[in-house]
Amino acid sequence: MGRKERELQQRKKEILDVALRLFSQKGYRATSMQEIAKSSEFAVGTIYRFFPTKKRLYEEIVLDKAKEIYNKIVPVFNEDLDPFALLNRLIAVKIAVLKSYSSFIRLYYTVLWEARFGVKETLSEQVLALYEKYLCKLEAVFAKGIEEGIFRRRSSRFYAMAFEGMFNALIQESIHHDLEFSPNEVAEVFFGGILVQGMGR
Amino acid sequence: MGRKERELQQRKKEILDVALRLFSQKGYRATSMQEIAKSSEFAVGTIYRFFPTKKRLYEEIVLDKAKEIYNKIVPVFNEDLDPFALLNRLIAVKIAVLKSYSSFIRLYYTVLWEARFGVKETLSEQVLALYEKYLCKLEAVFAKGIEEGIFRRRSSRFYAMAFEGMFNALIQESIHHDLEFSPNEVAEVFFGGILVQGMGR
DNA sequence: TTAATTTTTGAATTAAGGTTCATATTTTGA
DNA sequence: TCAAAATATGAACCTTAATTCAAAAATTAA
Repeated sequence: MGRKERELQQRKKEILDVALRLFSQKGYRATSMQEIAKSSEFAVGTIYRFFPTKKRLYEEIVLDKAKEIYNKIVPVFNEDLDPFALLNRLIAVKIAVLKSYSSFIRLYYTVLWEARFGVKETLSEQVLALYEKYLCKLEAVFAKGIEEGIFRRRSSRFYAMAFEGMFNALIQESIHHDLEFSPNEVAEVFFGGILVQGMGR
Repeated sequence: MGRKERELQQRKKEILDVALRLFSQKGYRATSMQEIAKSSEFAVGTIYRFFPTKKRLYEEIVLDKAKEIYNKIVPVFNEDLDPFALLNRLIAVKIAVLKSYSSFIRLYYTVLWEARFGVKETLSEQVLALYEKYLCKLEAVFAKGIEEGIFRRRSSRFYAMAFEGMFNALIQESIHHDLEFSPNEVAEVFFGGILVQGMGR
């Protein structure tokens, strides 16, 4: 890859960086191509040399970052741990990783939300595909835990969704509304529930 | 309220019904005023006699329904039950109510999501206000439970968000992807965790 | 009945912003 | 040095859809 090519990639990266910042701050629709052009100090036409449409630019950004996040999280599934320890580790890693991407989180969850529950015309098939793969692995962990008699027998899908729902709500609250909590707290509540032993029921 | 007034209200209601259906099916942006006009068999101009802008029409729809939902759920907080029983009841009522609004759910959660985590330019302050009021009551229940020694001592806000996150993820999954579960399952997992007694830790 | 008033209509206006492309600038290679 | 070739520019174009408003239709009331 010669200097020419490197310079091209550098330019592309500059555009991606600026666009990521703007999309994160104001969302997809509220960010115009002219704005991205102005902020990145290129002309609109130049941006269109790198990305055929605004939608593609957005998808490339989101997919890039989503892959980064995915690649930092999924290795946990390959660690040689029993389901209980593995989930503990997953919680810790997810918190660390997602907090390090805090400015991108809003965008990320928006895309996932839209893809999973929103309109058909989804903005990123591929991000969804990545997430579904993650969900699948997560489900498998629960299934294994149930098989091994560690977790109560119940639909592993149910567990996976409950886990994700709880975790994501907490992470978002921590990023956007300064809720403080430790990985341990999430694990304790999810594994052991909220009841003091012997109460309730 | 004379016949005239009644007819006017009837017309307004017809527009609201059609718009709700379209917004629910396709989302806010993908639904055009001309489409609402056509489906409701009025002219665009007529719709503008009742609603000053598209945004207001949307807000009125969402707020109306959100109030309906809120009014069916919050009475649970006034029932004379201990925190544990009250949350059990809340789960059952929420499932029943939200399932009965299933076609509106996507819209509802989208608005809540956007209001709580999305861009500043929120589509409905008032829906958010309603939800914050609900959250506040929910937090109070957890606080009481902690005080009474039923729930483990921990931030009641943390519990409230964990509860909402888990519950909402499950409800949405059940509506959009046919996950089956009973109120009991939600309660058991949230109260007692997922571990078989004596395992893990 | 009929003129004034109210209401409805939908084609035209307007606004926003994504995309294009003729022109200007820069780079390349002889 | 200079003329192709490649690249960058941004004003103009185009599409989409919200909003307006002059004309038509319906209603009211004298």
